[in-house]
Amino acid sequence: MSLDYTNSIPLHVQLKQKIEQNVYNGRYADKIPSERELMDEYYVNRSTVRQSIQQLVLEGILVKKPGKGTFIAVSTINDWLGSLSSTSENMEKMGMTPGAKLITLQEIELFGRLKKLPSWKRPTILKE
Amino acid sequence: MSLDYTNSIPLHVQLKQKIEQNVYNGRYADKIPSERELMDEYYVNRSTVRQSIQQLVLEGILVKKPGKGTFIAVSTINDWLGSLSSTSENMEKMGMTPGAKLITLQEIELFGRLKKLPSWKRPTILKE
DNA sequence: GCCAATTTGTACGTATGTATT
DNA sequence: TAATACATACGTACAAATTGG
Repeated sequence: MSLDYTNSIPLHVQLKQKIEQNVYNGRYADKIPSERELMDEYYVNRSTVRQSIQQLVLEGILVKKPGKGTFIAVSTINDWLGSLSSTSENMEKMGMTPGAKLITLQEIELFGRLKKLPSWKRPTILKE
Repeated sequence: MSLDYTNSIPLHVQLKQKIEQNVYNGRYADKIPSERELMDEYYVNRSTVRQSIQQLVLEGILVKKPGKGTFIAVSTINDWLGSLSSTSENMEKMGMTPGAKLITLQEIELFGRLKKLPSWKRPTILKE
């Protein structure tokens, strides 16, 4: 969905919130769309896109890598893991057996995304 | 002095350093020049000026006030005071008598600038 | 190693809005 | 009201890093 140009909230703030939502609801896995793609999707200037992203970088949610793209920060992923700690413990105890059905659909998607990460940045409980 | 366009160091970084120097050596007292003035002095675009200032704001050195200008942060002034603590104690003990000649010229200038601040943000040792 | 495509970085310019004096 | 100063948003161009053919 596009941004609200009639809204008094600045476009770069609105876009920042959109991106943040997509990071936390799992629509963005590991890497977020390029600046070019965000421009085309939300009909805003590159300056505006960069302003939105910069805020999220300052908040430690995203990390930029010149020539590669903008990625979800490792610390952000660790935050997700923290919220899953109890479930993780259960999974360790059960060895990922039927009891795992107790975790929510959202959490299943999260684990799916975490497993896509390169092994060196993959959380211990998901290694091997 | 102007910036070095042949240098590989980005202009906004060079300008940031210039401003920072002028804050700490006392050429800027309380308020720094407007974006327009910095553009004219260093021959750079307003975007570049704003980028430099933004960094200093993020580092807590400057504070921006829409419609008024950009100011040296109170915390920055407190840092200055911290470096003068021993001298301050001496001054308290001596009641600002001849012994004060021991402080450096730079410190004298600093005190001069601090006294220009509005009373509500003036450090206690300078109130009276 | 080279080249082209992609992506972020730097720097410029312009216009209009909002806040303060 | 007018002038000043920062905020938002648009646009352009080229540089530098990375990747894949």
